[in-house]
Amino acid sequence: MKHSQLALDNQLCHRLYRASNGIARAYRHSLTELDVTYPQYVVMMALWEKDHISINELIAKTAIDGGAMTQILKKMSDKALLCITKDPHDKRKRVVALLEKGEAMQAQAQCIPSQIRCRFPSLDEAQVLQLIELLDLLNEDLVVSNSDEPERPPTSQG
Amino acid sequence: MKHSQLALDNQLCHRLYRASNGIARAYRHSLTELDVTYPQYVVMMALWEKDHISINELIAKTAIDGGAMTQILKKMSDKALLCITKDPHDKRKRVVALLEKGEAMQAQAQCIPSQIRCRFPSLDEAQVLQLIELLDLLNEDLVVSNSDEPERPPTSQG
DNA sequence: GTTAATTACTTTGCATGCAAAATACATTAA
DNA sequence: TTAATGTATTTTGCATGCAAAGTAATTAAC
Repeated sequence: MKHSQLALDNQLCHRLYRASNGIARAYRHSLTELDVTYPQYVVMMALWEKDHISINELIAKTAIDGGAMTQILKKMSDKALLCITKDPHDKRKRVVALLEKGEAMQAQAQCIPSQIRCRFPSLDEAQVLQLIELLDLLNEDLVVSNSDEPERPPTSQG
Repeated sequence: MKHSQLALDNQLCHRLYRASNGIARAYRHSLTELDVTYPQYVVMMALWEKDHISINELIAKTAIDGGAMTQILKKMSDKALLCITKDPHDKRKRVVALLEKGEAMQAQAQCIPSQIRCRFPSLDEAQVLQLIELLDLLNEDLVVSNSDEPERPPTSQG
């Protein structure tokens, strides 16, 4: 009763935490067969959409942390899924490009989205779309508020 | 066009990934002031709701991994937020209990939910409730499907 | 054209999330 | 009682997520 605002059951954050971990867990089986982790799979999806992009672009597209991205790409490079080359026009930049094995994987990944979709039969298509819409609104707001004013003095209220 | 099912923009998973990380990031400022991390805060919320529970109960309530929980509790214990004692009735179990400092923190945490809520003004209350409802449906399904049949032979389709 | 900023990455250190193996205690079956 | 099981927790090893510091190359300023 007291402080019900702090009850776990009232937290949107905790549902997102569960859902995100739960979905990643749901992917794990399928992804293990492809010998990639979930973030690595995200990188693959990004590259299947647009190949030969800079690491910066990849970070923007995937929302994966830059520090993590370096290591993720190194591992994927070791697995011969992609290669990383210097941009001749701007030596700070590095260009990521799929290799044969990485391109071939797209065919094997075709079935994954539907496999995952089967994991939550309680939601019909309309509800999935609605969920996506709401998450888009949320993410839009979060991107803005997390980039703004990293340190703001408290309001007079404290 | 080709393989649009694999486009990042069509993935529910990636939105959840962004949202979960984004929300955790949104909490970080407030939580740093309390000197706790996000999962540690989740443990606090769980204990504020029900104190003196076993680690097992805490894991069930928070959905935090058991391996991680051990270390999280150790750190929280070091910070004198809680203490861990053996259950005299069943020596396998350990009971987690808040200490003064942990109880006192609840008062300081009162303002956090509303602070976070301000981070996504694009969603009205009805939409937040709807989002929660949909996530509950999703999580319900994921819990079931992730616990079921860890290794299932592929359908004839492959 | 040399210096100060800025940009693109990489590295480092800390805190999980997770699977799998190891421990310790409890319960059951024989 | 003993052996076989089951349960609660910890440990270990690998892969991020994240903040902050460090590097290298580009651009802006003077």
